[in-house]
Amino acid sequence: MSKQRAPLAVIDLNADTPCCPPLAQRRVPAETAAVLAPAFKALGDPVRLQLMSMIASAEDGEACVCDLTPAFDLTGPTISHHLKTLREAGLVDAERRGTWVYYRARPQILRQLAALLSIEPAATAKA
Amino acid sequence: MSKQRAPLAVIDLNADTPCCPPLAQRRVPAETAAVLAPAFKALGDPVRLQLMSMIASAEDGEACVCDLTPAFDLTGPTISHHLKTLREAGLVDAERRGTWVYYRARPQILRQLAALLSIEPAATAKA
DNA sequence: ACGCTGTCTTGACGTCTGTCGAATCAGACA
DNA sequence: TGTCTGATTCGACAGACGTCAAGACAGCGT
Repeated sequence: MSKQRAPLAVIDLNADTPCCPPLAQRRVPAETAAVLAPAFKALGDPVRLQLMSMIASAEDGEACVCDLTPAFDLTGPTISHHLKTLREAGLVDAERRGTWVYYRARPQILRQLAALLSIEPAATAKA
Repeated sequence: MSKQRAPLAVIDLNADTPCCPPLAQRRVPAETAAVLAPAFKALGDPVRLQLMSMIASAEDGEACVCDLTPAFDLTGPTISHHLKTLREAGLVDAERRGTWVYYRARPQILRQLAALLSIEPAATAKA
C-alpha cells in the first residue's frame, strides 16, 4: 500500500475532469497514481468487483443492500464493509430511502479508469 | 482478499478471448471476478500503477529494470517485488537479455480490463 | 411507546502486503 | 577462475485487509 493513506474519502476525481491520457501513452505521474490506485484497489477484491457490477448493472441504476447481501456467502457486516470501501474509493454513492439503503454507481470515475487502461487498437509496439 | 489464493501465476486470460461484457451491462459472475480481480488488485498500488505505465509507455514497448528502479525512492528488492506482482497478475512479461531484464506490457489483458470498465456514453440510467 | 427489521459500526482475529537488509543467482569481463 | 554489476529471493517486521460476532442505530408498524 505504499505507506500513506491518501486523502480518499471521496476523491475529487468525481468531477467531469477528462483527467488522464491512457497509461500506455504517457507516464502516470505520482500524484495521479496516488489518486487512482485506491480505485483500482477497491476493485481488486472479487466480492467488491461483483458488488460493483451488480450495482452498475442494476435495473434502475441502483441496487438495494437487501438484494446485494444474499448474493454472497458472507455476513451483512462484511458486505457493508465492502460497500464502504467502494464508497470511499468514490466508485459508488449510497442513499438511504426509508428502511433500505440504495447504492448507485458513479459512471464518471469508471470511465476515467477505463480511459486510463485503454489502448489504441494497434498500439502494442507503436514504433 | 477473500481467502483463497486462486491459481494466478499467469492467468489464462492472456489469450485473445473477448472475455467480458462491460461490468455495467451484465453481472460479473464469480469465476470471472476471481480471475479479473487480481489484475485490478495489482494495479491498486501507486508504485505498481506507475511501473505499469512506465513499462506500457516505454519507447520500444519495453523497459529495463535498471531504468525503472531509480525512478522511485525504494530499494531494488522492493521494485522487484512489485514487478513480480505485476507479472503474476499477467499484466507484464519479463525477459532477460544479457545483463539486464526487460519488462513488456500485455496489451490484451489491459484491453480486457478497460472493456470491463467501459460504459456506453449515456448508459448512466439506461431505462 | 414498544418491538421488529434492515443496515452500519465496533472490536477482535488471523492472514496478506509493502518494505527493507542480507544473501543468492545470472551474466559479463578480465 | 575470480570478481563485478544487475536482479531476484529470503527472512523479518509493522501495518493493512477480510471476516465475523456482538452491539448500536434508523425507520416502520403495531
